Amino acid sequence: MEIPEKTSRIDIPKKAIYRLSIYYRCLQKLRANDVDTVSSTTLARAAGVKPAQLRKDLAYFGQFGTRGLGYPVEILATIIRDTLGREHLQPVILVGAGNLGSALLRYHGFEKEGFEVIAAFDANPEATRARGVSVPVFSDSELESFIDTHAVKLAILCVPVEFAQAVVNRLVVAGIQGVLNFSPIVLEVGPEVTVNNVDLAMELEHLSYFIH
Amino acid sequence: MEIPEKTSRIDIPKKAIYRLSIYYRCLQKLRANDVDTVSSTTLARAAGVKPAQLRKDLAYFGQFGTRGLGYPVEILATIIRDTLGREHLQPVILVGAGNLGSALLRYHGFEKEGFEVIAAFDANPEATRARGVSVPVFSDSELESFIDTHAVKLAILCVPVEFAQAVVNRLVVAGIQGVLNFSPIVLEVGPEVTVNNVDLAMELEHLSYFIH
DNA sequence: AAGTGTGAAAAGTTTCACAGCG
DNA sequence: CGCTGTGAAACTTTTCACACTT
Repeated sequence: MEIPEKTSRIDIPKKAIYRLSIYYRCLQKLRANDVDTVSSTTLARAAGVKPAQLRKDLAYFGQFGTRGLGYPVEILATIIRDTLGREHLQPVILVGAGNLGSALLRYHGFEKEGFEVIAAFDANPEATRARGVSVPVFSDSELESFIDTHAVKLAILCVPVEFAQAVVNRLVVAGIQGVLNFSPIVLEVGPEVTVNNVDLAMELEHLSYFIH
Repeated sequence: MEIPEKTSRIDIPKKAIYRLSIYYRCLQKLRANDVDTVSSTTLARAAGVKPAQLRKDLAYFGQFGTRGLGYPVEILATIIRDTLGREHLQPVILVGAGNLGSALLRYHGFEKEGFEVIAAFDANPEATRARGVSVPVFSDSELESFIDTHAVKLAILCVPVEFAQAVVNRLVVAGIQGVLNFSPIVLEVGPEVTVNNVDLAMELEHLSYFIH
């Protein structure tokens, strides 16, 4: 028996979603230069993909190009933003403010791109506050109540690897739906939660393979 | 005209190479627990993949499992390490020691995994040294001579986005073959250079799409 | 003429299922 | 018997090529 699928957007390839972010960046740049129409060839070159791929990606959620002309920069940017769920500022918490965690807190690159890290949590909040971090740092015991009160859905996880699974379990129960995980471990979560792994050592390892 | 290709390993799927790093991590853990044989089912579960996939990945570079028994942990770990080019400690430089760059320098997660950040470069080295960084920081004018003298092949790039392409051009000419790029830009490099992008805002954006 | 939208082919990857070995 | 190694099937993603619109 086939499930009918009320599939609003299920069949957009995962990789295409990553590319949407890239397109969005490129469109911002065009917008800043007051360009108001762009062809698939031009935008594709800026994004580092093939024109056909770009057209196919955009076609997944409608058709708003003009044949013979191209895509309207402003409208396309808005559509991508909405598709990515970026209409509103997303609050984010950071859990585990050790070496990497506090480094990320001092780096304000998230804010610039529209995400606000509204709080950090650590087993030892005092030590972190002392490190010159401006975001409020709470004890990890306050995690659940904070997530609930502020309706936070996204978390950046930087706890030591041996605690990562236990902490993510707590986050999920508390209502977190997306986790950016910096621990070198494969986290087990239910299908309602999305985990993205960023493993810096692994990225270097990967490069290592390709340099002869 | 086709290039004949002395293809020693060309046909290993790119994704499989990422997984190799994961397997390697899992094997380290097993080794620490004095396990000396592991089945594809067990290792696959730890790595978060299907057993068949693991077997296929390993088969890409030889056959060293014992039927009815499994894989020898020690030997497998060594083979993966060598395949990834990790036999020797890889020196790495970091270019652009601003917010994120100096945060990464203070975070010593690379060293732990066998990569040594031997130097950093910045347009304003004094400012960086003042930030409590222990790695030597040089002026970016010394980039080329340093890369040459120390035969560095890997670079971590954290310069502001508007300088990223110009700096990577210099790196490539100087002999860098692998770049871990933190700038939100698609870098143009020749086929002899591998670029890995880490874009934290993009990762959050991606999560954003999946949370409802 | 220029450039989109898209079926269909090609390429790449994962999963299955089972023969074969220790 | 248990578990690897692997060809073939299934699935996913990319690329091509061209009809069609402005």
